[in-house]
Amino acid sequence: MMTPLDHAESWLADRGEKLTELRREVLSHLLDAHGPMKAYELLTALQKGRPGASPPTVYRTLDFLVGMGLVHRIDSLQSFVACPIFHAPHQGVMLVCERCHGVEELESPSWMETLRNEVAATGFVMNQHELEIKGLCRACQEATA
Amino acid sequence: MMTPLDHAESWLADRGEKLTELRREVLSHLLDAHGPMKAYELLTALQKGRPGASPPTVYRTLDFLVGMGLVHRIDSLQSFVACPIFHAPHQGVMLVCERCHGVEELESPSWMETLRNEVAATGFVMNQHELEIKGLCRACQEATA
DNA sequence: GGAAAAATGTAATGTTATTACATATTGGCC
DNA sequence: GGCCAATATGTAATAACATTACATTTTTCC
Ligand SMILES: [Zn+2]
Ligand SMILES: [Zn+2]
Ligand SMILES: [Zn+2]
Ligand SMILES: [Zn+2]
Repeated sequence: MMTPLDHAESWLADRGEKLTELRREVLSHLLDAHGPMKAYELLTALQKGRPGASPPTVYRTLDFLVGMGLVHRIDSLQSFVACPIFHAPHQGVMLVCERCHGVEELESPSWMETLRNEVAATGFVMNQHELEIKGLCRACQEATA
Repeated sequence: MMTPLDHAESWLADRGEKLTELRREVLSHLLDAHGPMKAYELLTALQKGRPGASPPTVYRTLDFLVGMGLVHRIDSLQSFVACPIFHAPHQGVMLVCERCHGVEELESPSWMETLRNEVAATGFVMNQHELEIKGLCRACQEATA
């Protein structure tokens, strides 16, 4: 049975990188959260079993995981979320709920290419990744209605 | 001759609000900047003529101006930018250059409604405002090429 | 086993933002 | 004008988010 951590490990191995114990712990916390976590929440969690953990511990590890595509940073929440589809090439379109702060990631939406072209018509070249769309998730619409 | 500040004043008057001296100063700095400014840059600027200015001074004023639609917050830059088209109803689509940190605001792009519908198909309701698209502005493409 | 590179530990500091409460200013009412 | 209530601003402290610089440990490779 391949767990998400196993997948991450082989994904990194393919790229000549290692899933060290520290990285495994951070990624594991993010996967367990099923949603975005703040850097200092992760720090607190790490400190349970690793007394010396400090801000650089967590930020360095997050930088690595983000760089490898295993984690995304959500600017509008100043938070980090495990990528559920890191193995597939994708665009990183994040639907960020303004009420519950949940994040849903869309794989490669068909409209993405159109959007890129429309924006390109203004002379601006979109980054491949990291489009955040704010709004209300389905659950929160019902709760609000 | 109606300056942008005059327009802002009457825009606020229409809504029963006032452009106080403090608000005028903050908005004026943002307009002069022709681009995003950090809260603490604004604070430093304010302190030139207002020795007691402190973080709440600037954050409160920014909250007000953002709430009135005269200023937008750019999450990805942790910065604030004067809205060049506040008088018109618009969608607040921001093209944020990752190299020079310039921001260009698109009025109401024709593709916005399509995007909203496509996203709605997933069950998510987009906010009317505040879509940030990261990439490279035209000038920076040429500089990079 | 020893040198170089990668990863982590540690201390200090920088940057962004909020809370809580005090004071001042404005506008309506008598 | 005098008073009250509401709005706006001042002030002090602190919280929350993130980076720099350097030391130490661990891994890799010869
Ligand atoms: Zn992803
Ligand atoms: Zn929600
Ligand atoms: Zn605008
Ligand atoms: Zn640029």
